Amino acid sequence: MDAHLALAARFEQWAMLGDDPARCPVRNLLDRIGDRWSMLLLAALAGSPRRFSALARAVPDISRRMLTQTLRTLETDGLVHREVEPSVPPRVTYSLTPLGKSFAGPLLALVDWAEAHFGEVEAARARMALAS
Amino acid sequence: MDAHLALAARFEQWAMLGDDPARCPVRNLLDRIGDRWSMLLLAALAGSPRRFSALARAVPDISRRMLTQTLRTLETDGLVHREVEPSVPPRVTYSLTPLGKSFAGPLLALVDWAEAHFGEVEAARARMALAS
DNA sequence: CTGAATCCTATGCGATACTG
DNA sequence: CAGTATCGCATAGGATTCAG
Repeated sequence: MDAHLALAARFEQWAMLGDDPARCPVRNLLDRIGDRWSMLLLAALAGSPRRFSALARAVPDISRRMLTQTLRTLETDGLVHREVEPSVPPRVTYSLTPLGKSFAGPLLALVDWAEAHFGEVEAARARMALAS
Repeated sequence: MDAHLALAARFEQWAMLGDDPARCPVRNLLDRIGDRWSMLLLAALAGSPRRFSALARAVPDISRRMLTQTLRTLETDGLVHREVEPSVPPRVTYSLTPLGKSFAGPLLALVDWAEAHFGEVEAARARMALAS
């Protein structure tokens, strides 16, 4: 079955659950990782654990505020593990939990699509810009 | 190769492009469909074309304003086709373009993950709520 | 029926300064 | 080093009204 038909079937199912994000896994997921930084940080942690400052370097344009906040959310959702080494100065290491690693598959699919079809998207934008 | 290792390799590559959304396909994609409604509408259109009001019914909690705006963005990005039937009253039908259908694969992967692991996420939240 | 226009609120997010 | 606290802006997005 084509993916878009399978997707349609899923949509019908969860539409019957109503629009409550607490009940709909998909809405719930989008509310969480549909922000500016979550997926980027999950990708940054995919290879190996990283310390706080290493993450800040890996994603240069995130503020420390949002870095902390996003990591906290990912931690409460069980995607990221936070390890504090009680020393002076403190060292805090973030890593993907098994659950976090399991998300790499879907995320990779998204990344692949973006890279493969970016050109088509840009072409479409150019066409629309001309037509207007 | 495990997905999370492949993902790490990708991350390294696009990190070298810098943080400009205009150059990074992934950032660009997230800026577009990383909102509250885009993926939902793409899923709603996956099965068959739908009229404006049918989409509004399929996603009950979207305002007409955001429905219009989101569809316009998807149209300029080449994911959705907008067909106007010049009658009174007008009938406008939205459908997925081939590019839009090609996105169903990654989107389905995301949906599958959300449904498969929602329980684990809820469990993690419950644990964190207790620990605090 | 399918929008466009306007107004308003909530909040995502950055900037900056401070702390153990 | 790894945060926390506070401020302020820009924007997402809802409610409502008007129009073709």
